[in-house]
Amino acid sequence: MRGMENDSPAFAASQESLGVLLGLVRTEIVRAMEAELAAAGVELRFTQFLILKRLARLGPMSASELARAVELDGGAMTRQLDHLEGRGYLRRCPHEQDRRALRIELTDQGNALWQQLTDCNERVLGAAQRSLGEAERRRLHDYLTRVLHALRDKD
Amino acid sequence: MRGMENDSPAFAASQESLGVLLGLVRTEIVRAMEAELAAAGVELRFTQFLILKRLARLGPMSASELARAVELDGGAMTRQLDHLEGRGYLRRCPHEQDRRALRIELTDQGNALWQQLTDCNERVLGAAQRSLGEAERRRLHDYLTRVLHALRDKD
DNA sequence: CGCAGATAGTTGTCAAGGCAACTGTCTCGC
DNA sequence: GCGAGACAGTTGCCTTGACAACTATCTGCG
Repeated sequence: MRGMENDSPAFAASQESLGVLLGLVRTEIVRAMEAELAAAGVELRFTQFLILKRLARLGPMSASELARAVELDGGAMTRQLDHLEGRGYLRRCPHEQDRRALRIELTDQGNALWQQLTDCNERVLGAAQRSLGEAERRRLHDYLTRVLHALRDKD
Repeated sequence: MRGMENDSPAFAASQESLGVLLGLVRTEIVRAMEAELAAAGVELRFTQFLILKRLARLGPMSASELARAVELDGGAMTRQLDHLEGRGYLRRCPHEQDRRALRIELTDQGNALWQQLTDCNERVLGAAQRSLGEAERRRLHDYLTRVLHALRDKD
């Protein structure tokens, strides 16, 4: 049942799409997640959601660690932190060992928010992967990881 | 050192990354492709590359068909067309049946450019998937397609 | 016919993120 | 100790793409 949609470029179709396909899937996940957040009455962009998630899961860290964790530019991170701090979800504390750095930590409000959000997260990812079995999910993750490494360690 | 939050080991790990992972892989592909283009002396963004590709592969079509094909907003498409037309790669012709619409077609220069680009395309996609076997590539594509459908037809 | 609604393309506005410049701090080699 | 270079965070500038408003055209229904 695999050879669907082949006018002529059955081979081209698989090659051609990868970059595009990834974009489509990601866009759709982002959209779904933001819809889910909005439905829960939370006004958050996907990126902001990711930042909170990282903080909630890994605990306080510096802004640049956080930026690397979500693959965001340093400048962009500063602005997101402004925004999230302004809304009371996190705070910038001085780093103990390094006076250049910050220690970003969730406030109580931020932690409370994350309690709500954790469901959204699972619902969306569950919905996205609902047509994949457990083994397939693992394979998908594995393939993507390998592609990523292939692109990064370009020997 | 805290215990790496394995609430549900493999489960959480694979769940958590999907959205992010897709973004990472896509970003890397885009970066690689633009680097490849630049190395070939062609000053093109990924999106512009996609537009030319679609036109080269599928022939002339209207601007909105093109926009749908690359999943781009109509407004953004207008500006990309401005840019590509200004550089002589394509032209806007009046549509024969529909006076609202345009018929976007590659110029000779645009076609010539695509000849160069087709290699870049294959090189990058080949590099990205170099660690995947043929069957795995098909599966990856299949999984992504299924995830996409699961997200779109959310019954 | 004539009007309502959909669609094609354009334009203005906005938010997000990348990049570069800059300051302040750290680190390492001398 | 000190100077060079690396790194943290901030800010300004720019590009991109989404969204909304607008005009022009098409389609379908009475």
